[in-house]
Amino acid sequence: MSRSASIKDVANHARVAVGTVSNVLNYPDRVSQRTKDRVLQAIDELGFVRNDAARQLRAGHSRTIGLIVLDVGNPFFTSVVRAAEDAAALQGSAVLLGDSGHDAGRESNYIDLFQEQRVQGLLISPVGDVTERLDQLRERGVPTVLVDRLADEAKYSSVSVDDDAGGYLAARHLLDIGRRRLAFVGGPTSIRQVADRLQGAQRAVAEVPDASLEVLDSAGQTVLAGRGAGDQLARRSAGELPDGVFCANDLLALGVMQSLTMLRTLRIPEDIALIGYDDIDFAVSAVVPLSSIRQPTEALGRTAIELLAEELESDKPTHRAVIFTPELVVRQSTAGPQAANAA
Amino acid sequence: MSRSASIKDVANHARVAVGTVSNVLNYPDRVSQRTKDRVLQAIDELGFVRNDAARQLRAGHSRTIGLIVLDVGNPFFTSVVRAAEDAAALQGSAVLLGDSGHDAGRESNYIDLFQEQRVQGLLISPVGDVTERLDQLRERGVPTVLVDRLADEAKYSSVSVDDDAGGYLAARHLLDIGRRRLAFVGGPTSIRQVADRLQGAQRAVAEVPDASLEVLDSAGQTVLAGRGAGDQLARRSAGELPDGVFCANDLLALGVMQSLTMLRTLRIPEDIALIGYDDIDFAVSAVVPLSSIRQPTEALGRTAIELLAEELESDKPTHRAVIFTPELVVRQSTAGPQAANAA
DNA sequence: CCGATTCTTTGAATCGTTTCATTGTTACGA
DNA sequence: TCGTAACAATGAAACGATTCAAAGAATCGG
Repeated sequence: MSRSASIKDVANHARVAVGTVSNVLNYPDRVSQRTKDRVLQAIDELGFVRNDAARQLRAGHSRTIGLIVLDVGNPFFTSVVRAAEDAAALQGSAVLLGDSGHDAGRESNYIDLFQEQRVQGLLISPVGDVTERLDQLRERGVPTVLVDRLADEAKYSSVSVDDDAGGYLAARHLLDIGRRRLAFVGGPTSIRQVADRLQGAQRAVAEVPDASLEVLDSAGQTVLAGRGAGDQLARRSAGELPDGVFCANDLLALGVMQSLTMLRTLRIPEDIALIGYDDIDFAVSAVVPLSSIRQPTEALGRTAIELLAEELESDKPTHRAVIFTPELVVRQSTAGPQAANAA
Repeated sequence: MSRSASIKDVANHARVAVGTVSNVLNYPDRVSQRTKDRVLQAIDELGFVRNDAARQLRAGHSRTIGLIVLDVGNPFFTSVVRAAEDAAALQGSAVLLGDSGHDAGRESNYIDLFQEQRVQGLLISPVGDVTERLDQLRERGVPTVLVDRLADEAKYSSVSVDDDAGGYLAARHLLDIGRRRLAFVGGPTSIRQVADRLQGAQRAVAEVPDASLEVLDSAGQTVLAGRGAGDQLARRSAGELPDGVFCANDLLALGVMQSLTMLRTLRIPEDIALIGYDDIDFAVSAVVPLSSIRQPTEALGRTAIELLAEELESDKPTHRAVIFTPELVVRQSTAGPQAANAA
């Protein structure tokens, strides 16, 4: 009902000047204990809550950071978001979250909104070509950090994950447990991530003389596409089968697993060792717990905030591109012979 | 670099008064075409962007709505959020999203933040007991709509889904395809959702004379817990087996399915028909596509925004509790005999 | 007890918009 | 040509916090 109390109301109620109330809020040391108590009591009695709009109007900038992701439903981004929020909270900022849903229009709307809100900076996993808008933002003193996308260090800071290294890790692991006839299952190689992971796998295979890598192009990156690839494998004669399969993501791997376990002709990991990518929640609770490559999402989110803080502090345009290396998670689907026996 | 342009800069550049610029922005009809053109050009040349802080300071309230969910990673909430954002955008508001992660502390922080931001209203799926804070907010003219929680209509508006009806739907469906010995698999019945779904199922079973419902209490709501329940079933002799199983959520159902398909002694749906709850993405791509109960998440999000709008418009405290009925999604895991033969 | 020093408190000015009463302009019928 | 109405444009005041120079109070050494 009643309009909320302002700092002036508090000042009147506590019989001090508005400046004193402000000092209690922002520089408690400057105020004597007696007046501080009186002011705090007044704040309590009136239920005063700072008006952030007024504060940031005066300050010229907000205490918020904009974050635009491609899909909040994707566990990868969910985790990045949470880490970013926590890191921002530590330095006293809040995160405004926008979900572009891979739509350039929504993305653009969020950039507009955040600009009107005068965010301190922007973290973005871009959809369309936003370089022009980002340049514009930077000119106006709003730095940007690209997330999950490698950027030209001359222009932006960025945090990303080395997919080539991830592919190498996965293939190397299959080779390490003694597999030699490897297969890669992955969607169109026009997707950068898929291409990089494949490239890394090829690099690992090239290091081992008698190893080979066959590429099974899957239509998409879904469980269904994986099941298709699995069915295709199961139809082959024993001599033509791979003994290690690396899938470009976990959904594909789960599909392959479904297909093989349903048909019952091939065992995982004894006949075919299987590894995915992303380490989604379902990987651990698959029929055969799935080995995978985990991306350091928390580090991504945290580092993105840190890079932004760096840009905000030094007014010199020094950018950094931080590239993280993913991590191998071994589960039963690639258990070596000894582990398989133990289980 | 340069401080961003203000409305005053635009006014100088276009050689008009500040009020005129404001009118161009907010009431274009009040301004003649000639001046409008001049002003718009100036805006363009200076790259002027409205300062939302100043605007809302003057207006006394923001154009944003706070939304606090229990877990953005949960597809249920992800979908609610997206629908709410779209509905809010239609009425010219933006949504500030907070993820409490089932943590009362985080929840409280977000309420503080949103209060400082002077959000128009709040949508919340509460963790702790926040009634006191919400009452406080309401007194200050910030209405609240509870999401996924039935509220006392005397105090709040709310949107929720009828879990009892969902349980009824699921059990009724199993009965409709001729199953009579039903089993319910679900975590501790202290969780309201679980208890309601069970209650609905019992109601359906009571309607059919020769039908029975057995309750298997699972430790949790995970795939693993489901697998445990499945293993337990598979160990029984034929006479003691249910012919229809209803799981309190899809993860449990997928676990049951994994167990049964691995052991190969019982077929789905021929021997045991299986239905879950939530209709998660994985339901459709399970080994046997899983029947499930889908919650109308888009309607939830959209309606929550609409109820909030109602409260904002009429200053009289009229609240409404909208309860949605979930929907049955039939897939192969409960296909009747004819469908099973066809497949 | 005085002057110097440190510690507290004051309150006007400021941020960038919107609002609105007022003034200026144009058009039109008599 | 004048009065009136309709239309355009003006600019000061207000929103609520922070800042900061200046005034006032307290403390201390001599």
